[in-house]
Formats: sequence, structure tokens, C-alpha cells
Amino acid sequence: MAKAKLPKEKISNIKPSGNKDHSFFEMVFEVARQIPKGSVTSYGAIAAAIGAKSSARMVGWAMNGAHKIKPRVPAHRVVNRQGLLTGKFHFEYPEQMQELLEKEGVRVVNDKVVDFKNHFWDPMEHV
DNA sequence: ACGCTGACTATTA
DNA sequence: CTAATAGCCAGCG
Repeated sequence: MAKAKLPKEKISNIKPSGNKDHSFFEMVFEVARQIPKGSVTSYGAIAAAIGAKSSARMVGWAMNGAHKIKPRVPAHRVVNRQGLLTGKFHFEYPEQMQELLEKEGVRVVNDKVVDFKNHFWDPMEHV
């Protein structure tokens, strides 16, 4: 698949100027920002928290713009259901995700969160 | 407006 | 454990 390219300011409308924001993306970002340091969660968990548990993919897609939005979204704390750092290639560099996690006390081996279940943070409990 | 893509998940083999 | 398949839905060409 030589797809590639999804650069630039895609997801044009994440933050329309002065507009009321409660799009799907905004809700994802809001939840993601609440992830405490040293904890991780899954796309599906976030999706479920905002009432779209079947749309885990949209959560991941939303994170695609997480780098450019206002307060920094800890996208590195969001991994897939297996605890794998599936989105690491979307960071400035692939190793950054693991670095950030380990820096916060989350051990990562072979691109997977160690003791993922123990570090898991359920967004539903916070909301 | 239609079709393809995708940072997912669950199920089946 | 891996591989393949289906369901899912917002954004973009």
C-alpha cells in the first residue's frame, strides 16, 4: 500500500474559530486530556465513554489531529486493546511514544505496555 | 454524492 | 500466539 500522505492540516475543522465545539473529536480530546500521568487507556474505552464504543477507529482518527490542537493531548497514553503502541508512527518519531510512557513510569517492552491492565485507566470512572 | 481509507475491536480458524 | 474477516463511521478526493 503506497498510500502515504495525510499531512498538513487535515481535519480542518477541529477548532473552528470561536465556534461551539463538541464534535466527536473534541470529546475524544477532552477525555484523553484527563488521563492521569502514568496511566494508559484504550481507544475503545474512550469511544465507550463518549457513547460510541463501536467507533474506536474514529477515536484513533481523532488522535491524528491531537498533535496540533490547543492543550497538548497525551496521545501517547492511548494505546490499543492489547496495550500495543499502534500509533507510535504518528508521533514526531516512533520512539517518542515509548519514551514518554517510560518517563511517566509506564514500562514498555516490544512496543507493548507491560502490565497494561494495571496501568489501565477507565475514562468512565472519571466522568 | 459515492467510494476509499484508517492510531480499532471482536470473532473465527 | 498469528492471520483473515466483518462491523464500524467520520473525513477527504
